[in-house]
Amino acid sequence: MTLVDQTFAVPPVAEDRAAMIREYLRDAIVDRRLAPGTKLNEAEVGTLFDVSRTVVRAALQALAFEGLVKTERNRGAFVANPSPDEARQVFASRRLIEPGIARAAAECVTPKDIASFRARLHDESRLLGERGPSARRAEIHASGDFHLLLANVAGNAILLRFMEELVARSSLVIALYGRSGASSCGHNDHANIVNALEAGDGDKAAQLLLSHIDHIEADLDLRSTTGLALAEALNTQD
Amino acid sequence: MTLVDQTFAVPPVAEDRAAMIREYLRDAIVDRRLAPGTKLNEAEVGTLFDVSRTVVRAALQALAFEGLVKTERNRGAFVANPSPDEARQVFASRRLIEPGIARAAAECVTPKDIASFRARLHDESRLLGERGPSARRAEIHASGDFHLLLANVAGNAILLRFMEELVARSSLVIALYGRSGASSCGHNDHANIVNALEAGDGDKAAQLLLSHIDHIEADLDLRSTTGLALAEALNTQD
DNA sequence: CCAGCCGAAATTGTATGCAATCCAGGCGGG
DNA sequence: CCCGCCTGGATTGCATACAATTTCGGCTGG
Repeated sequence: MTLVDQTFAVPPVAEDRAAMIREYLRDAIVDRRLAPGTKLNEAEVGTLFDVSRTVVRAALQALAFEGLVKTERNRGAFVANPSPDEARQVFASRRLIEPGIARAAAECVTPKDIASFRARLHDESRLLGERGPSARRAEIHASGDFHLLLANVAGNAILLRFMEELVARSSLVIALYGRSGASSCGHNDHANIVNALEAGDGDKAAQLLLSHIDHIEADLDLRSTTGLALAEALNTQD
Repeated sequence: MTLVDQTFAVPPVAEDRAAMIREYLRDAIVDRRLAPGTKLNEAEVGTLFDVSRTVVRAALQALAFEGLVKTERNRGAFVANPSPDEARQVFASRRLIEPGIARAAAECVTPKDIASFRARLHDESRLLGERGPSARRAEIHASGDFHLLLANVAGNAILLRFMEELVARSSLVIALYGRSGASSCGHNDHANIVNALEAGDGDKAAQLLLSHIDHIEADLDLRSTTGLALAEALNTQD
């Protein structure tokens, strides 16, 4: 498992190593470097980060709360492997929450925020042009960051945390059920949303966001597993 | 539907003691037996439940994720003491999420669900008539359970978890900023919502829920702390 | 050849020990 | 008399040791 391929030459803060490991693992999961179902051995992760299992367990527990890993008693932690039903719930939740966030963001967006959005859009464009798995990962990441930036602008820390969880889980779902290898988020959709925000049209931004989510979900292949319980059971192993 | 199990006389399962402690502490916080700001000493809690600090720490970390306790590095865990701004965010989140939940619930509510609601309403009525702090606590609890039952009926596990967090934090907020000693939730509001659900009128249920939330928040005294930073700082101590 | 059992190795769950940090109270200087 | 420093106790952060459980290999019997 190639967890540490980046350099931690200067750990930004030596404080709270558990949080650092948590974020590192989360990035790896969201970027799909760690496939759903992958076992996260406590001792192994501890060795990689040079900490004791105590710290690793704290990080894994945190990720379990976010729904990114699933822990089974006496069996350990695994990168989450959401079922089609869970996938639908993730997107249903986003459809419920994100339009409201867009309306709130439209109310309090500043020119500086708009500039941040544009910078993000620029990154997305650049990454869309590049090739290779690394660019693809960065693109997925940037795409999610757009939605997080939106929640950040809205100014509600609780909703921001909910969105962090939903965006991360969406990435897992797309990794599992994405039909096309295409971008997880249409770049044009994002640009249109920013335009609506800049115009202060919260309702339009909300509507665009809603159809954007529909667009993402439409690219998934969430066939019912009814009657396929055995196959599903086999798939959800590892 | 196992929303909250109140009897801890006989722990149903000895498995996962951390989860048991977590739920016990959460009940105590939501019922306001543990005041906001109370320090939760690891060793003390451990002695109380006859477990090691390891298990207590896991429970406290879980509660910290729910926003019910706040941990400060090298200082320990404290029952959360939400600021007026956090309080507003809690209710803003509920206003955003709960109407959608009501619509979803109206779509898939069953007669059995309605019966559960009615039973809950009956409990609330009974508790409203009783006196004493114990009845008051039970009433607060039942009031929150109504909203959780609604989320449960809606059938989205993710939103249910979000609502669990929001309802619990609402209880903290009401404990801190509630103006009247009156019921935290108007009982009639709940009854009207159930009627709308039974009629399959999701929009009406959503609208009733929205005004219900407004009603709850209107009873709070969330004066701005701008210019009162010092007093606020003093208050948020313990 | 295969199913089922059994024991060793691996892995997780929990308790405990130790170092680091924080807090309270006393003491000395101003 | 008040302010700042310092030291002792208490508490948390982390590592490690041990117990409980699972997993996986081989072995035996059919």
